[in-house]
Amino acid sequence: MPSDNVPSRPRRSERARRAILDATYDLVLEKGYAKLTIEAIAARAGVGKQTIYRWWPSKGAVMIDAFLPEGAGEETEVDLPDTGDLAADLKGVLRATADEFADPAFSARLRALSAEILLAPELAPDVAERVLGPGLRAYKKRLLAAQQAGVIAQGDDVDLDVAVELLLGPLHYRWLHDLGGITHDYVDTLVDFTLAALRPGATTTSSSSS
Amino acid sequence: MPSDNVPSRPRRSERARRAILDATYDLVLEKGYAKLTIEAIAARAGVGKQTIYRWWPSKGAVMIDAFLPEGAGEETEVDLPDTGDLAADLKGVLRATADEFADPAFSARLRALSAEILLAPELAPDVAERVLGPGLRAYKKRLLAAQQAGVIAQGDDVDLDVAVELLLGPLHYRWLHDLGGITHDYVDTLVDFTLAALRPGATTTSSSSS
Amino acid sequence: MPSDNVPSRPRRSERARRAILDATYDLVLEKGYAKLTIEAIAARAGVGKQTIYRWWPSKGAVMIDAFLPEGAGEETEVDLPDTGDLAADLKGVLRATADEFADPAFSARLRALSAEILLAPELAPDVAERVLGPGLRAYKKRLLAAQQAGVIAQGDDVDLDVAVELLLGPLHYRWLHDLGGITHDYVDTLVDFTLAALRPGATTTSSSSS
Amino acid sequence: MPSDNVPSRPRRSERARRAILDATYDLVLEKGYAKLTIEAIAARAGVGKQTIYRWWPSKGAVMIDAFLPEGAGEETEVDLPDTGDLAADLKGVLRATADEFADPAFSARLRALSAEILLAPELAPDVAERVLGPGLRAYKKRLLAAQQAGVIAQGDDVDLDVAVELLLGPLHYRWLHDLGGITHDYVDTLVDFTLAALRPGATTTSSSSS
DNA sequence: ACTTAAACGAGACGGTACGTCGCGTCTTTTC
DNA sequence: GAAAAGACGCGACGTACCGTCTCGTTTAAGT
Repeated sequence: MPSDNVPSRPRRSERARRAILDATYDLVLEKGYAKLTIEAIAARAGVGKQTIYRWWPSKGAVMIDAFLPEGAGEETEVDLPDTGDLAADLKGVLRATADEFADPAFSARLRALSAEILLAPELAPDVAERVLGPGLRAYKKRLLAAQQAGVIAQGDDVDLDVAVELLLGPLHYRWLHDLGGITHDYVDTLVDFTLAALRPGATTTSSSSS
Repeated sequence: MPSDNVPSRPRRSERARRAILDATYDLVLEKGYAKLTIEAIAARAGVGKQTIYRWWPSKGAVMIDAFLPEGAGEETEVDLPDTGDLAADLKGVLRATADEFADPAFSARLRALSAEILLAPELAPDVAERVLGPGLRAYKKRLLAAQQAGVIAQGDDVDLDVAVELLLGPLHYRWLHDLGGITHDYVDTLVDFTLAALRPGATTTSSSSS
Repeated sequence: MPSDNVPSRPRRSERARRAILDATYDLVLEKGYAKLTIEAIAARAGVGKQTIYRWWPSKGAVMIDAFLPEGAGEETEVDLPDTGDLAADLKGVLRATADEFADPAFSARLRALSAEILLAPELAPDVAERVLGPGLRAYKKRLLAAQQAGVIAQGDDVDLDVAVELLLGPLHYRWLHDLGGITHDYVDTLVDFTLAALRPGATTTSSSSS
Repeated sequence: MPSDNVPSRPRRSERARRAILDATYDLVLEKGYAKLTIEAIAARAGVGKQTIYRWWPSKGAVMIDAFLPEGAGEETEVDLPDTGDLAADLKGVLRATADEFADPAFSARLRALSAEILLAPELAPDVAERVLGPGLRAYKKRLLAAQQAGVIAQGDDVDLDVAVELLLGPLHYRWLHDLGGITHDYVDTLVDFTLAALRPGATTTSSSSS
């Protein structure tokens, strides 16, 4: 009779877990990441500090969980619209993103996550995968469809990962360093530039050196 | 014309100032920004804490000063090479930048500055102007020269600020979120994409809405 | 009248009980009372904390039980030797006691019990009765025999309880406050002083007031 | 000119020191030693915890200082009265002591100090010297005077330290273990017994062994 | 050279938060 | 239904730094 085949279930309190994530979410928006403390989270959540330390290794890890939607399993992938008009589709999504940047709640969250990555780089892969991942994959999927439709160039030299970064990188860079407004015009320009760069036959001639 | 005749000149100790900036610089590289404390700076510099608080409003302000080269007056602008081959010039500079990203000291500094901006957004303009500014202006200047040489498109719809962000934004984005390697191939691709986007007549046809 | 016929027998685990008392005993000797914790007892005993709280009201109560010999019912009273030579008998027992004070295990236990009494005075009667009681009664019984043999004074003014305290009080006082060595000479002196005080006709002349 | 001959004075805040000692004193009386915490002391004193840890190694050390009168330099020795009537003098002082034992404040202090010694035996010498010392020396001095007056026995076998313990040991023992009331009668009995033991020629005949 | 006022090093101060330990209660599962 | 296991809310621990505040002690200007 093989008895102890039970891996000692951790019997975690769902109530406490949700209270902690909610408190964290609210506190980041209210006070900002710089003022976020474990003690404040615990107090707001009506929870002992130890309960936080028991389940998360750091403040940043709590925050990442707090910023993810609840049912974020791996099957829940998002899709960009595909009307056949790539430029319009991208501009539609990026304009919505631009609007989000104007939302204090959104930028507070992004600020917090970015700061956390910089202070604790070991969290970067987790953020990249769980937070950015779905979005990046959605963009890439849409570009792939466009590629197959012949709207943008094909070939080994057309790296769609870079193409996605061409759309989002400037946006984040401008936001982070406050280099200019994140307007609809701005994101339209980004889309226009990016699609021009991806136009079939666009990058064929270019000098280089080692 | 003997103007501001300085009635109460602040007899500031140059020795202390340099010791503080050097200590800050060293500590960021050794321990990282997250472990940087005013007390550690003061101790390392052999300086009283008050001397730091007397001359800088915050830890971030000290850090910005610590990371700027000493003779960084406003007249010292840098220039990109101009061999006539825009792609080669850009790739040369960006490959050097890519190499810098591989340097722990460089990335530690960049990490620290970026974190500081996120935690204290009021410092962003200062960093944008004094740290990034010269670089951004140099890129823009080179693109402007290329524009005048007819290598890249002209016109109101060609925003060179955005063009510069197209080169640097993806680079920082990829670095910050650890999305992939910062290789010479990568920056070459960025230059190729960007120049393709900027090629005369590239962005003329594109749908849009709203 | 068949009284307490135990209708709801508390299915108490003897194994757990002994493990708890043993663990407590061992931990006090190893780490000292100051480091004794319920969690440590439970862990060492391989027992849930609740099992301790179920059967004892406090840490001190566990300790008292842990320090009593197992078959310490009320019928087990001890006796001092009675060779007819009171001084020799007392010195014999007290010298053995003095030797015990030199034993780290003994003094650790005494230290723990005394501390417990001071921190939780409600336990004092229990300790006085169950721990000290048998010893005190044995001394008093021996003195009573000596009194009846005419070796020490009789009368209402000869309080044998005080006489016993005269023997043991100084010993504990000296030990607790580390006022001097607990040697055979010392306890001999105590016995000599005490017997001198108790000698028939000793305390008849003495002034007093109020 | 030898400059640095100054031993870098610690610049300690007298205000904080007094506030800490007063708060400790008050808290012991109000809540008892078992509930005394560094945090409560700091809060009551309006002081940072670090200020306590900076100047005292432990809670017990603070307490000892808190319980000593302020001007407790080594020259401030106390004397027992000396009317020529030793028994009356001793009874007078011990009756006052008995009254103190009835005072909740006094017994709370004594309880706290005793507990501290038991939990941290390394403090025992300090307590013995600074707290008990003056009292013990005063008793011994009075007995010495009586000895020289011929009231009590002289000789090498008359250890006045033990004599003092004969007076105080039983008192503390009875108090600690709650063995009986600390009445005037009780202390009178102690004095009578002790003086009977010390009477010239009292301890000459007594058997012994080993 | 002498005076004098600031800046300086040192570090104590009242605080806040850290991450850990143990409390006594509770909940779940096993025997 | 007691027992093991251990999560829970809570309170205190002792430490690290914060930013402010004295302390003497340089130190450089302006007599």
